[in-house]
Amino acid sequence: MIKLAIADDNSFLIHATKEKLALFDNFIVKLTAINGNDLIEKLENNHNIDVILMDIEMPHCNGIEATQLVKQRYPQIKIIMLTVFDNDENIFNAIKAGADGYLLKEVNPRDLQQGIIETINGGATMTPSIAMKTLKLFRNPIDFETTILKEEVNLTIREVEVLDQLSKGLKYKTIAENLFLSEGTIRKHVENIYNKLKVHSRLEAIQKAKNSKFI
Amino acid sequence: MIKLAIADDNSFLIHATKEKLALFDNFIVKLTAINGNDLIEKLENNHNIDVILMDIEMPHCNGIEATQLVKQRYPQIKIIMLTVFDNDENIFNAIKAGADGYLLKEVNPRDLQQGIIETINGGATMTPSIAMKTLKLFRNPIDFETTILKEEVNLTIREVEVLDQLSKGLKYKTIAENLFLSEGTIRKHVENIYNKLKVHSRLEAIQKAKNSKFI
DNA sequence: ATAAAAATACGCAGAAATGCGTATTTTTTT
DNA sequence: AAAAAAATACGCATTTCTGCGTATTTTTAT
Repeated sequence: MIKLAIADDNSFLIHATKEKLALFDNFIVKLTAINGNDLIEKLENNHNIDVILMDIEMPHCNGIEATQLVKQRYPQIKIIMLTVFDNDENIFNAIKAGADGYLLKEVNPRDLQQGIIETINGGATMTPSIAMKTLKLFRNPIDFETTILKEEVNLTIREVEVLDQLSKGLKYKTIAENLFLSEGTIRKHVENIYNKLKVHSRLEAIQKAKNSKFI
Repeated sequence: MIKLAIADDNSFLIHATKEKLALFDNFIVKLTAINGNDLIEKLENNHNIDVILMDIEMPHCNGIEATQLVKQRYPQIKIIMLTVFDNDENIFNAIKAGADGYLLKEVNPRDLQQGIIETINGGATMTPSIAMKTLKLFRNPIDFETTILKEEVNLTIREVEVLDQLSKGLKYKTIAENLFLSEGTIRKHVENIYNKLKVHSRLEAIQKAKNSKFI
């Protein structure tokens, strides 16, 4: 039995999706949410979910943001975007956010069922038009660059230097030796870096820095 | 009537593919080739082809090179890679070369038919496992020029699962909650992972795992 | 020249990770 | 059915990291 969640601000469409799923007896919709925040809240009390069918356009935390949050907190949960929008930006952002699939709402029940099963089994599912757009995005690094949002964070030269070494997995003591500084100084730099990036661990800092092309 | 070409150095597999296609009456195999050069030559005299089913491993101009050449000269012709190899490098190169789809040879007749039709209609077709690899490549652009050394390290499914969550920067307690395990078990898994990968920290493990394409 | 920013440095406390040992249960393989 | 591998779980000791406060020196900008 596959445990599902559906997030969609349109209750009519939730119902339509449920009806499609009802044609098969190995699916159970464990929870529904009307926006990203609602979803996150409900997951806190019940994260025993296999797959989330996620709409994109939702008030109060949209599907892209929600996908990022869910994937960050519960990487084991699969997420299939289920939406009417198939523009490049949405596809790109959904993939970047960690979506495991991208289907259009007009999908027929059989393909939806197959997509969910394939996703559970470690594959990905995409409607052909989405697949094509994905391939095109892949081939066009230009679209890539322009879509990446560069945040306004000002790390100093020294901080970038430290961050770079941090990203190599070196410990403070080693970094200190490398840069001819004391370990305490490295600690302070790291603390300042974390504050600027608003993160709380080495890995988060690296991930954020890589997204912003600092390192 | 959809006009097809098949390029494969294994005549037995050409035959097998033809048989799959024979189940449907809207396909006609207009030409077959045993390697890239052969294909290019034959296309010169007969490029009235809708879709080419392209093998990758072929002597005298492989499927990747052939795809590039064909797409250069005949951009209107759709190309679906049809191969037994699904390693990242092949997928990446095929997409870069301009392939419109990527199916494994074990594909069933119906999916092959659907894939061809969807490709004709401007979509793309991929087996779910390929789709997933594509998404991962998308998220993790690595330098593919450098040879990917796949060491003989056997992580279990559970270990990969834990490693995946580790790579998100989650703490043991959270990972334990996500997987419905105790924190102690996570600790043990992490320890085992570190032993197998011969590393001593989270970051080293992630880096090594990414190079070996575990995550 | 003076104010602001950056870089340097330490101490302390608590959180988290790591390494090692042991042991039971479940699953897979032979 | 037996053996091997994988998954589960805890305890203990040690190391490392993170957050906070404080403070001095050096560099940069006004």
